[in-house]
Amino acid sequence: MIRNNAGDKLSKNGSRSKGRVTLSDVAKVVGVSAITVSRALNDPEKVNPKLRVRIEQAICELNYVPNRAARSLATSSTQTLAVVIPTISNTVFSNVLKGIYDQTTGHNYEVLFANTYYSLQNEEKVIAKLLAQHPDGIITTGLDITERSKSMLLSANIPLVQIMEVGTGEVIDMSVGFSHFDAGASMAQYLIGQGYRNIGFIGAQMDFRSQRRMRGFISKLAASGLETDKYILTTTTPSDVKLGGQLLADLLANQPDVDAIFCNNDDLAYGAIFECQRRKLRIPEQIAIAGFNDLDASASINPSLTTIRTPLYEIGSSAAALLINTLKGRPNMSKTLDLGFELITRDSA
Amino acid sequence: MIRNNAGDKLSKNGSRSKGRVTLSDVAKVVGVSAITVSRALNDPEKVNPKLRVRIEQAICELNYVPNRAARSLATSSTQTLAVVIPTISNTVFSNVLKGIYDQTTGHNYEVLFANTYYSLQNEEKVIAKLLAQHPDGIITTGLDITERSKSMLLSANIPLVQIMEVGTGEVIDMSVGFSHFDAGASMAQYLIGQGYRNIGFIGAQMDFRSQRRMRGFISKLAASGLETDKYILTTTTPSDVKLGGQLLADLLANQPDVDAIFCNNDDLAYGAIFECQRRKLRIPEQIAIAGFNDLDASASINPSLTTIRTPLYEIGSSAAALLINTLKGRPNMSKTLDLGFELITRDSA
DNA sequence: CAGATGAATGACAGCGCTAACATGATATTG
DNA sequence: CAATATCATGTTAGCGCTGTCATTCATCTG
Repeated sequence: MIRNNAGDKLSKNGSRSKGRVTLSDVAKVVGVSAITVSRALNDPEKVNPKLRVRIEQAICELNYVPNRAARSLATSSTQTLAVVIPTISNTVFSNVLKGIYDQTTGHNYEVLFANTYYSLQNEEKVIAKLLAQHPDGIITTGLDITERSKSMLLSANIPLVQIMEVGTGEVIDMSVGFSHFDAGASMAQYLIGQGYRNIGFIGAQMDFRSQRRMRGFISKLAASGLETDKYILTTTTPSDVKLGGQLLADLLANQPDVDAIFCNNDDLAYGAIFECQRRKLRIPEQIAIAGFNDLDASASINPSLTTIRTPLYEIGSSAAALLINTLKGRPNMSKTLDLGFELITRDSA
Repeated sequence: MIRNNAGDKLSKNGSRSKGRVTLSDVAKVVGVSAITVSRALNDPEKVNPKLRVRIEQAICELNYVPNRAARSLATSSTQTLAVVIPTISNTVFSNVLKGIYDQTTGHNYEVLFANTYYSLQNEEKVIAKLLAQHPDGIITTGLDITERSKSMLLSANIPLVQIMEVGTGEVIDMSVGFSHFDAGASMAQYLIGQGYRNIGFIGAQMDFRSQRRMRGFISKLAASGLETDKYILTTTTPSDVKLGGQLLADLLANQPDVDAIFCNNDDLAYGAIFECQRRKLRIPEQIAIAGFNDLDASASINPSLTTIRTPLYEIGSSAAALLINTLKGRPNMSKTLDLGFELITRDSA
């Protein structure tokens, strides 16, 4: 049994202790005061190099692990960032989370995350739950938020970054993202420019950002005098590949003359492409398919997918960087960061 | 400004306070002692219902958020579980993480995660980092672990679940997963049974579990007297769809007579299928393709993918359940849970 | 060499909460 | 009705760490 391998040297802790090695256990072994060990850990240059070495040895021998709860209490800083996203099982958000994670690692911050599953009610709950950890900063998804959530975030009095979108709604503190409306419009523009006229849209989940993409898309169709209703098919069911095929099938059943389809996201687009393959519909000759996000497989699928690349990882890392800068007292260039998007034209449209 | 909307009633905190509302602020407003407010929160049935209502009102008015660091220090329980996975950006692990998350939510545990990026060195670092948060329990990936990591985990003296695999190596405390060796063997068995004879394997990343899948696969090939070397192509590059196409192309360049390929995971299999489509190779007539994990798109792709379904979500939720049970003092049936796998035969092989 | 300076270490209190025990009020019992 | 049990609330101390100020001792300066 490795635990407490120096147990005989340890202080007799009160009954409430779990018997873990503490700072003063280390101090006792070395023969210095606790504060000196604390300094050796947090401000190494403030303690004599030789002493420091002895302290480090003792820490290693005793397998001492600092107690962050105690440290947090003493410093009123938890060194954690809270992240509120719709769901971790959507590649979009796991990419964002990776950006956040990579940025915080190396800055000695921990990441606490929670899923809202696209519900503003859940969001209130998880915000309350996360704030109870007193994170030093918080990242939430989207600009649509309940008054209660907003009030909680404000009274937490910590820096906040709302991610994924800019240019719509009120920003509480800071924000990083891009314009979903413009992205949708930009895809419509492209498809129109390619000569398509019976242009459709299929969407699942239809959260606020999907809706804005759709509105941007439709606005351009309208501006060109194209049909803005009959080629649109959406559902609030969560998005997946299979659903893309089903939506395409449903749309074709009612509107067989549709000649181009913008899919809410790449997953749906994959499903749509697979369905076209089964129906021996030639893409893009008979029907064009476009997606959104430029996921991993989009460049490899046949035909390769025309889509919009969104800076998911960068949104995460920038949001975390904004928080960390703010927490370190460094001023940020701007409170709102528009990272844009990029139309990637490939073979499918 | 919403913060401290009842600031005038608040105690004059010492200079070290951040001016947040505390338990005793609430107590003062209600006119009771701090411990009573604490009980109202943690043991509501122990305080008079009328008083409880007044306390709850005060909490709401003051926007009081409990300080978990202080609570942790007092109770030596953090109500957090730590999770060590290779990378969040692999769908496999985001599914696992979702299972963990869903299980912990509702049991009032927070989840802290860290990525090792498939490096045992990194793993040591992140384990140390996570243990500094004194989680109540910890989940790590795989049974291959350094002595130092093991020693840290042991001296933390908290329940541990090693996930993803069983039946190989030493389990430190508990484990949940399935046998990768058997899964690989099972796929070989199936392909042999289907009449394929020049059976290959392509793999990326080639972490310990991938290696065991490959060894299980090869062992069956050997048992049937089939070639176990020339149709094998692996790389340690991280896996993605595009790479699947490249590996297939490389393998075909050297061994054009390969008639079936087991891909390390579904991503590679997608890439391989796409490459076959571009080469107009008919699947499964000219070449059979099989995958691993049964991701979302596998049922929809053309041809639909024969693969092995792995209980990713269940591994996560079971691991979290094991920890929570242990922490609540409830005995677990078994320290090791083999959740098995399922061969899903579809059109590609 | 008195006085000033700086480097290294220590003493003490307090961060916000809760475990453990103490107290007082009310209900219950033979 | 005294003895006892029960319920509701309070007092005290301490969880492990660090901010702040104090102390010690070596070094430097004119």
